[in-house]
Formats: sequence, structure tokens, C-alpha cells
Amino acid sequence: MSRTDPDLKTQTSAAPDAAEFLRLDNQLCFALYAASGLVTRAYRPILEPLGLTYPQYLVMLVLWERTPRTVSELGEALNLDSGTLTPLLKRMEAAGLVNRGRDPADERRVLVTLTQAGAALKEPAKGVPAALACGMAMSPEELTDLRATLQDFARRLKGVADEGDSYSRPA
Amino acid sequence: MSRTDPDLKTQTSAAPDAAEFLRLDNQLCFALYAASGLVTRAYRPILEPLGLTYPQYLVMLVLWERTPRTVSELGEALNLDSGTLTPLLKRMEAAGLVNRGRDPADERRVLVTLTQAGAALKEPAKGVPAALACGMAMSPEELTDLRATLQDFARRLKGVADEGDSYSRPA
DNA sequence: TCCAATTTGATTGTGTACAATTTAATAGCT
DNA sequence: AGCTATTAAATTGTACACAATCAAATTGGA
Repeated sequence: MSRTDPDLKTQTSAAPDAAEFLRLDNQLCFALYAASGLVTRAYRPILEPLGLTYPQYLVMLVLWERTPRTVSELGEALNLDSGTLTPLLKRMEAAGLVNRGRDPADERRVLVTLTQAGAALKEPAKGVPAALACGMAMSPEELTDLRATLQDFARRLKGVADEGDSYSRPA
Repeated sequence: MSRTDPDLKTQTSAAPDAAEFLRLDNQLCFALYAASGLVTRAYRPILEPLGLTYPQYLVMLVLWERTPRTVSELGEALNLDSGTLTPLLKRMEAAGLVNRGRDPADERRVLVTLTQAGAALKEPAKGVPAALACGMAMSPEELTDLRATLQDFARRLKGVADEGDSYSRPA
């Protein structure tokens, strides 16, 4: 018995019985969890010269599309709440990438805009996707399929999460 | 022009030009990042009654398979380093789920074992996969395909990451 | 034997993440 | 106007996550 597989339990996928079947989504969720960590890790050395972390890069992608944005708009786009975004944006402000200021029309809102340096960073950042893509070597079809599957998966999971915390729903 | 899509830029996937093509893996990586967050969120209400977070649940899955395990074995299985695992395991020790002790044969190693309470938690935890799976409603084929694709994707990404930090390689 | 290189965890510092609470401001109703 | 409910961020507290560094133990020669 020389199984040297370090994964949770990579079955031979021959004939999964009941117990194994239940383990399948554990494997799937873990695969997702692990792949996400690898994404962050893969981006790190590429983004480091730009002075960005991966979540900060995602914020910049949104801001490069259109600006200004409110904190809640960023949160909706990235699936993050203010408890995550506020300190993240403060660090980006300290780095001179963005400005934060209250919306005069509605003082509850905080408008996030790009500084000149932040806008200028778009140019060197154009090489980022290629730098990553050249390493993973997936075909456009594979990329498209996986993305579509993940988005479908995410839509279903969002449903599960919404059922879970019933108290956070309008009623 | 009434585009109300909150995503980064969900194209119509008609005829991607060069710029759009480069954006594809941004979308893919973000989809992965977002889906991973949703996994953690979906597990939260299910694991909360067991007193576990999702990473802690992953550690328990490994320990329920076989015990004892060293910290580095856990790290290899879960793709986490000691800086993450040490405090996590200490919290689990404080919660009475695991014991930690040096290996008499090699004092550098720390052996993690299950307490009675930790081992007993396996029973109620058996309902966890079903609780999650019943909500996402994916066919076994879909689950298997997505898992396989993700693992393939992860293998390639691992390659990219290893190229990135060239200083962490043996030489 | 002795000692340099390696291995293994722990520690430190920074940066996400999110639930729960708080604060401030707007909107809606009477 | 005055009051209540709602909304938007910020804050607080807890929990990952990893790079860099440190300390202790083991290993492998010379």
C-alpha cells in the first residue's frame, strides 16, 4: 500500500459509494479553496513591482473601468463588505493610489477616485494578465468553460448562503 | 445604454478581441476568488453549530482520516504554512478538539492528535456535506468535472507560483 | 568528535475577511 | 417640523494567510 497522495482523498473515481459521494463536494470545495489561494500566490510576484496585493488589484480593475465609485459599489462588484474594504482603501490611499471623500450630495457615501498615480498605473498593469496567462497555458475554450462553470457554481452557492443566515434577509 | 452588470466586465462572449482576451483570465481568477469566498460563507452557518470555521473543518477532515499528523503534513495537505496553522491549531487546542505535543523521536516535529471530543465530532459532521450539497444541486458529473478542471488548473498555477519566487527554490 | 547545513515549528508584522455594533445622514410618514 | 426607519461607512473583535525571521533539533560529513 504505497499511497503517497497528499490530497484529502483523491479517489480513483471508479464507483463512488454513498460515503464517497458525500465526500465529493468536500473535495470540490477544497479544490476551490486551494485554487483560490494559488491564484493569490501566483499574482503576488507579478503585482509586487506595482505595489499592489491581489485584492487591491481587483479594486483597481474596477476603478480603471469607471470612477468615482462608492464603497458599497466596490463591495458589490467584489463581494466584500465595508469591514474589509475600508482598511484596504485606507492603505491604498496612504500609498497614493486613490482619494476618498464624502459625496456632497449624500454625506453617507464615500466616493473613491483614482489619483494621477493610480490612473497612471493602468499602463504598466496591462502586462499583468499576459504574465500570468503565459504560465498557466490554458486554451481560450478551457478558460471560457471554467469561468462559466464557476459563475454557475457561485450563483448556486449564493443561494445556499442566503438560506443559511435567514436573519440577514429583509423578511 | 443600460448595462447593470455589477461584475468586472461580463462580456457577451461573442468575438473577444485582443484586449478582451487578456481580460478573460482576470475574470477567471476573480471568479475563482469570488467562488472561494462563497464556499467559506456557505459553510459558515453549517459549521457554526459544530464550533468550527471552514479551515478548521478542513484540518479535522485530514485528522479524521488518520492521526497523528505533524504540522507540516497538515500544511502539505491543505496548502498552508506554519504561520497559518500554528495559531489555528492553538485555537483548536483551546477549544478542546486536538492535542499538540512534540514527537519524542524527533523533537522538531509537533504531533497533532484528536481529543475524544474531536474524534466524537466526526459523527455530527457527517451531515455537513449533504447540508451543503442539497443547496447547490449539481449533478455528480458536474461535480466531478469541475473538480477535475480545478485540480488541473491548480497544478498549472502551482507551476507559475514556483517560477515567481525563484529565491525560494533549492537552487 | 565537531560543526556547518538543513529541517521543523514558532514568532512577528502586514494584509485581508467578516459578524456585530456604532455613528451619521437621508428618506418617509404624519 | 418632528419622529422613525433605513441606509452607508466606520469600528471592533476574531480568524485566517503568508513572507521573513528566529530558535531548536537533527543530519552529514571531514
